[in-house]
Amino acid sequence: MENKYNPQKIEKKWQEYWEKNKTFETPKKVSIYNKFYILPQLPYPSGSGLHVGHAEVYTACDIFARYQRMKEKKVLQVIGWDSFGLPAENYAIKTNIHPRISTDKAIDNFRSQIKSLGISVDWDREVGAHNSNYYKWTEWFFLLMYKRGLAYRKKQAVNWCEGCKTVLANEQVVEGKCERCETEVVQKEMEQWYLKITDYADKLLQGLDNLDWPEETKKRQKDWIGRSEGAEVDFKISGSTEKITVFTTRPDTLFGVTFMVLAPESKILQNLRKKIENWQEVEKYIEKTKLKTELDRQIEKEKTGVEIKGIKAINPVNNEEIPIFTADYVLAGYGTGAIMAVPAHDERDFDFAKKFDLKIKQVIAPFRVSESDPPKKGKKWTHRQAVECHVYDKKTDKYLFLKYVNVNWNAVVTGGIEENETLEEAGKREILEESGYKNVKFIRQIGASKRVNFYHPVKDDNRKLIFTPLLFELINEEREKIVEEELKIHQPLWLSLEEGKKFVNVDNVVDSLKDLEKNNYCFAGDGVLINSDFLNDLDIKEAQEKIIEFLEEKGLGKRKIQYKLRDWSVSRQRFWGAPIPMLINEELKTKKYNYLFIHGFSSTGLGNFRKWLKQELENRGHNVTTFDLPNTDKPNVIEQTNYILNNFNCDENTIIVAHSLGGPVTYRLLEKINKKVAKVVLVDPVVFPEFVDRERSAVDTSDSFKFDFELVKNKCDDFVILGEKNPSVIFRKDLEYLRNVLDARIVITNPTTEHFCAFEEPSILEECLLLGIKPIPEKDLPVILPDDVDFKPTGQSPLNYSKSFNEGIEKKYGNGWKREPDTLDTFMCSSWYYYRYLDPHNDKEFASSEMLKKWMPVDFYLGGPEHVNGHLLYARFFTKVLFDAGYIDFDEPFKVNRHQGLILGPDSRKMSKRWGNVINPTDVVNEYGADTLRVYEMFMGPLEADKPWDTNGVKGVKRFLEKVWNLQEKISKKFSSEETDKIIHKTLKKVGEDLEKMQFNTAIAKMMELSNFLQKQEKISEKNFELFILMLSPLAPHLTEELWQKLGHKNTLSFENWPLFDPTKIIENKILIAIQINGKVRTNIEINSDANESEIEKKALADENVKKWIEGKEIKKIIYIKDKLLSIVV
RNA sequence: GCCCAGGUGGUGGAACUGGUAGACACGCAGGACUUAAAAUCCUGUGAUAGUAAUAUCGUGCGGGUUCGAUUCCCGCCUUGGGCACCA
Repeated sequence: MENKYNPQKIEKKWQEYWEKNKTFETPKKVSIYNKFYILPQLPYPSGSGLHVGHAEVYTACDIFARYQRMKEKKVLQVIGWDSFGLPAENYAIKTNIHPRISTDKAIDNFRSQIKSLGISVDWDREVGAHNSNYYKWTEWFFLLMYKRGLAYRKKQAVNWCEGCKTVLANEQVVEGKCERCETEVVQKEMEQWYLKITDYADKLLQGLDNLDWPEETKKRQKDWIGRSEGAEVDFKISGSTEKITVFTTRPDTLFGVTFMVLAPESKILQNLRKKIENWQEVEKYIEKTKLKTELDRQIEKEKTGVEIKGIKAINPVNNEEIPIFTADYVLAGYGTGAIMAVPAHDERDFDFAKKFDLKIKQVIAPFRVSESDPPKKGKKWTHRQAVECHVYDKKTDKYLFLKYVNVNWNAVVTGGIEENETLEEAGKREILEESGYKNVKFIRQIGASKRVNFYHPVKDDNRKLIFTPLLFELINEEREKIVEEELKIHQPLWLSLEEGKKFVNVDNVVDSLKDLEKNNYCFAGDGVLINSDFLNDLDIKEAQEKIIEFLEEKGLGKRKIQYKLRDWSVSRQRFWGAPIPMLINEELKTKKYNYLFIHGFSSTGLGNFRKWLKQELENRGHNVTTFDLPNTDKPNVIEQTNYILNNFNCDENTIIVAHSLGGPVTYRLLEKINKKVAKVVLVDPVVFPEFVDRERSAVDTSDSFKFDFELVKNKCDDFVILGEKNPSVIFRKDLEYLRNVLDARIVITNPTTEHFCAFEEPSILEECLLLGIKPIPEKDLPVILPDDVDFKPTGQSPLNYSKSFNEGIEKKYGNGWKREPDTLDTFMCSSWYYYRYLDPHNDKEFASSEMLKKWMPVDFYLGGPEHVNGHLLYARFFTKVLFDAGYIDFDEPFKVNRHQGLILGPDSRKMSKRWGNVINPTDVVNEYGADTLRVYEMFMGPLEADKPWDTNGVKGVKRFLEKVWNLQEKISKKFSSEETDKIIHKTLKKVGEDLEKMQFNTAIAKMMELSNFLQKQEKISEKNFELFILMLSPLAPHLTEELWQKLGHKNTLSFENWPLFDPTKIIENKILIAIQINGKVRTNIEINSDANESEIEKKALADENVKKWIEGKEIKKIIYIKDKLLSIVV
């Protein structure tokens, strides 16, 4: 047959047509109303080629893009390459082929494979992360972070993979192993670059609320950020000025603290070294911990640790002396690396206490004891309410009644055993008095009748009362009804172990009572405070509020929010990545400097933090000069500057530390000196003239307050500005201004008191000591990744050994300066690629503000769920930084985000060479055609679901497309059929709705139904066939373009309007109504669609089948659901 | 251990807001065409009973609410995923 469906031929034809005519070039004229940015996730161009999973992502995005074009949207769709990374480098090590060569080859292969799918992207905008015109901007982003105080270098324990010889981010460690090579990850102390993503923890958390993302994804990010509210509490160390600060989410249990634990890596341990009597033993333990891998620490269930002898901690609330331990169950990286241990209410502390035989002090009672009714539903139990409840005994399947009888003769409580009364009798009597049940049968005593740790809130009476739990059976005939009624009004026993359950299992009650008593278990549920002085009788929430108030008032601690999120380690000791555009000078790091402190308004040379800072710097061998400047209460900038000029010589060894009004003095000073200074640390500096306008009266305004910042800038290469997170005096926008004119780095910190007036502020010391690091000037970007490199991993960065990379650096940037040899994590490249797509050829900016305004944010993003806590978080972080830096006016990059599911092999296992179940999409294209692959992949199931490949399913789809192709023989211009119209328009309606929601599988099913119907028809009108082609075109573009052309159209159908269904054509005049009798469908009746309820009722009741079912019965009720069913209740 | 999402024919999956469960596809069975096979087309296809009309059962299990539950509530089982000594 000549006119046979030949996908290979027509697909090639149309792909060439689209390319030649630039059909999918990005539209230039767009508005925020009609722009539509569709983003398929950035692929890593692996050497093994395209995977069916890639095809799924591109097809889904492409269908959506084509659909949106037909809805008259202006679509931006681009594909690029995440082309830096380890696999290419590992391949290079094995084969000695340069990664650039293998990567470019892999990209060419990928590109042609993607093109063969008929994806409608603008190929002129393709980008590759490994190209210098791309990574120039990756480097630029790093500098942006650095200048905003968000990139820092720090020596600390990092995840090290011996297999890859590199550092890994937390996100790249899976179950203690490297995600790539599955080598066990070890901890290693290394100096690394970090991005301060933790500064954005709160913004990243809050931003989630307004995103149209899968709920689960949002939740996972939330969990990963891990915000927890609590308090920081200071514990003094007896006979020492040192203190241990801990973070706790349960400050309410402070009275139950019986020991403290420090992480082995904790610095406090080193600081206290001299006082520790058993240092050798402690040190041995620390060393032992270092050797353990993450995995070991996780697997080991048994608690280990060492008591630190010679020092004790003092519990701030009751001044009790408690022992201090070091143990590896406390993590150095979370909170302060130290904990207060409450063994009675924390399982880990409990295990530790058991092992080391430590005191366990209960401060929370699981339920309250009292004498009246249980609380009404929705109300909490109070201490006035009796402990008695209905319980359900699973074993005997009986509803029982649990009653606690007070057997403490002397206790000041109601009830209790009266003289000559047995326990049983007392119980019965109390039940009668309190609950009104007359017929109760004693079953047995459950639990010990000894001391139960219940608290009774009689004034100032901390006695423990003795209760005996007794079990009764209600033998009233209406027992169960009573129980049910009770449960309707009252909530079940407030026993946290069984919270939320209607009935309490008797056995659990018994066990919990016994165990609590013997302290064999630790109680971590809800309850009421006991043994806690002024917190007694409060519930947990109330107690938390009260204790935090108390701590803050007494200066013993403060409210604190802690995050699980850690800073992002971005440096890699590998070759195939973007170079870090920084310079390092080892000499400057260890050099001794002359520090000059310049104080602010109404202060003194050693005021505020300066006394402490001087001490710290001198301890490290530096010189510190301080002055009490003249007229500090009405300062005159010129006068103060001259004072300093007369008494101090600034030179290249000088580091100026200026606070507040010391800022302007510093600018004047720098204007006047001839030499450059080493560094200027501006701590919350005043910025003229903005500040003067506000605080005119505070200063002597005879100075002009105009500064030549261009001149000032030239006197130092290393300005840093420290600002407060919540500015109180100097505002952020003032500091931003200063940052710009001085090209300074700005660091926003969170000082303990306002305007950096604390006596100790670690961030200032940190900045004072941070030397020997400077950024490569922006104009020198990109730092080119050299080619003369030996790839062999040595643990040292390969760039160390590149001649061209290190040549001439000292000449260019000064003696002693060297290039940072590490490269950036590839996640940095993929954190901003969606911005580059907007303006890929721009060599002035990462993207022009015009383009950013026009296209962002992304309207639809499709990517794998594996990137939830990596890429998706980083991309949001980058965007928020850009927002704060004023580059963009939105702070979330992806409005809508969805994840595709995994395509499994035909055996329902993950596709892998190991199982031999890999399906190559290109094979499928070659055999069945791209349209078949596209439609099949979408027909398999919902986009988000994991689904197995089925070779026969592919054939079924091919059959469907063939049927559509063959329908052209039935076209008849004059023909018309109302029935066909109806089905076409119904399908149109459904397909439109489904494409909108990306429910491709059901849309395809509906079109299959349509083609099955049309196949049975003699003829089809041309109009109806066109409608069918148009609605199928986003899914099978090649086939439909060909058919469209055969119908005589000259242009591509890509921009045809999406056909709207005609509502008048889908009206049914006869409808089928289901007739239910007692909820079961017995028959269907056909009625006119305009029939009213009584007509239907009449017709239904006349039906033979219905008659049969209702015969001799009384009709109680008839329910009619419009156009659907009629339910008759008899 | 904690958290989340699922569990529907032989299979992948459909089912609007509580309203005829199993659309569509695969597979299977029977038939047509063919010397034959493939391809294609037609018919049937949840289980049980029955020639059939039809009836009963049926959405992981056990209960509940309702005229009516895959859908809502309670309890349990199970699969997959995430986090994991996070104080």
